Amino acid sequence: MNFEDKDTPLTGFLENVAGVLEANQARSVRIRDSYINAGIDLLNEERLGHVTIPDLATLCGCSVGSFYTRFKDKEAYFRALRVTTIHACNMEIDRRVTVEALKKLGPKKGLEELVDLMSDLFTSRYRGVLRESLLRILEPDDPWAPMRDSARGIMANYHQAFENAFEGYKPKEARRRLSFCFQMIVGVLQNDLVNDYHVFSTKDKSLRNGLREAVLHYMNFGDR
Amino acid sequence: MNFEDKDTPLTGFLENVAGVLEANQARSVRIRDSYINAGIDLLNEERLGHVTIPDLATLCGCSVGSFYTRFKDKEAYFRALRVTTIHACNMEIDRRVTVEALKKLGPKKGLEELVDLMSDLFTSRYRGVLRESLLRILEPDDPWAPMRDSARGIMANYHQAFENAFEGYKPKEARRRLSFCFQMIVGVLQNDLVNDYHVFSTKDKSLRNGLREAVLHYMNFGDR
DNA sequence: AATGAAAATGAATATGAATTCATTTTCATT
DNA sequence: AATGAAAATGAATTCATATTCATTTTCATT
Repeated sequence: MNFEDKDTPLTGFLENVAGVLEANQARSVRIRDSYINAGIDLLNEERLGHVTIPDLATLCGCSVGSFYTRFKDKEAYFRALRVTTIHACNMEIDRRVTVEALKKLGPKKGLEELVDLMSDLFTSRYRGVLRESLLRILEPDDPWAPMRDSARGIMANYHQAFENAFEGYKPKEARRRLSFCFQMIVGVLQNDLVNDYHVFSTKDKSLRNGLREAVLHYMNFGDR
Repeated sequence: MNFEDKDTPLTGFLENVAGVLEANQARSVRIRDSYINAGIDLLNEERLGHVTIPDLATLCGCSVGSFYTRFKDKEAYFRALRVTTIHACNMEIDRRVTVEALKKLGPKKGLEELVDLMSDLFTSRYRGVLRESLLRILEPDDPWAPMRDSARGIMANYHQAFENAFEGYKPKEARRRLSFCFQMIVGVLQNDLVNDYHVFSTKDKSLRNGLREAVLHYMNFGDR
């Protein structure tokens, strides 16, 4: 499955999601995927709470009952949307955040790449699922947790790639700074995810440029 | 009413909140305030959706019906919590963010004060109401809107106070930078509001210090 | 094409919290 | 302390979706 592709079947990971029922026939796989794709797109427009199962079924051209032969309940369905999303994000992360590639880029371009990667994830087709996950972050199963895991992976590679890369390198200090950069990037992007009224927005390139600038300044690449 | 005080009666603004019913007797005012204070405290522990009206009534030592003679519905109740919160925040903002005071502080200390003020608001007794408002930001009445209004007020005063204050002053550029700073502060604090797992947290002073440092670097006060 | 398993159907049901309201109690004014 | 208005009471009701299930249809294998 490609980062933005909705035609590749979602086989190989949806099978293992709790509450996603076995789909043994081609027909049922097709319907299941159509539910998933409809959900991903719908969440770019509205909250999951406003999507009723009858609505969803109608949209996919089938019946309420078919939904419940594919998913144990609405919660399992949302879980499936999240797993699909995190899978796509992780593919993109693994492709772009390798220690090797980052070493080649060097710290300055590497930091820009960090901003770009995170901006790309937050403006992808999965934006709605990310938003819904964020807004449900306090629910018992913490739908944002997998994003944190991915984030830790990204940071680990960055720390490793950029060891010694900064002028007057001090290990602890460099790690601390990089961590704060990341927290800043995520904070600003999460803020943009739920808020349409800011000066700097992912709708144009202003947020991305602002973040690049802020990160570079903070890491002392301000004027270089 | 003081920023952290729960004993001063909430008279003078709750009366005008849509769906908050008239309270003509001392008893009803007391009960109303007790509902409000209970709600503010409860939202530091759990989501509004998990608080049932019977729970709330029991907690306040009265009955479900009394809730409905004070508030038109649960929505009006939440509105009252928000109005109380924004009132307290605005008091604090008005006290600390005057053009005069900021001019006296100068740009560097003024920026630190911005971080401190925002950190204080986000760690106050009203933190839970702010969190609930943020997590419901996409609902029709946008409970976060008043925060944005306050934010605009803060920024207006900062822009005015710091005109010409930066080295090699360029009006547009200075405003842009200051706006980004603010968006960064709010982003990071909102992130902290819903997320317990970050390296830098408002639970200790690490987030505040990190933000100060980032803001000062970005505004070119890094090493001074 | 016969067969049994899998899947789809959608009207009927379950669920759970918000809200109502007939009645009782308290307040404030005389 | 009598009186009417305001407020409190909490069991019963409403309401909106999620979910079920008896029945029908489709699939895949022989």
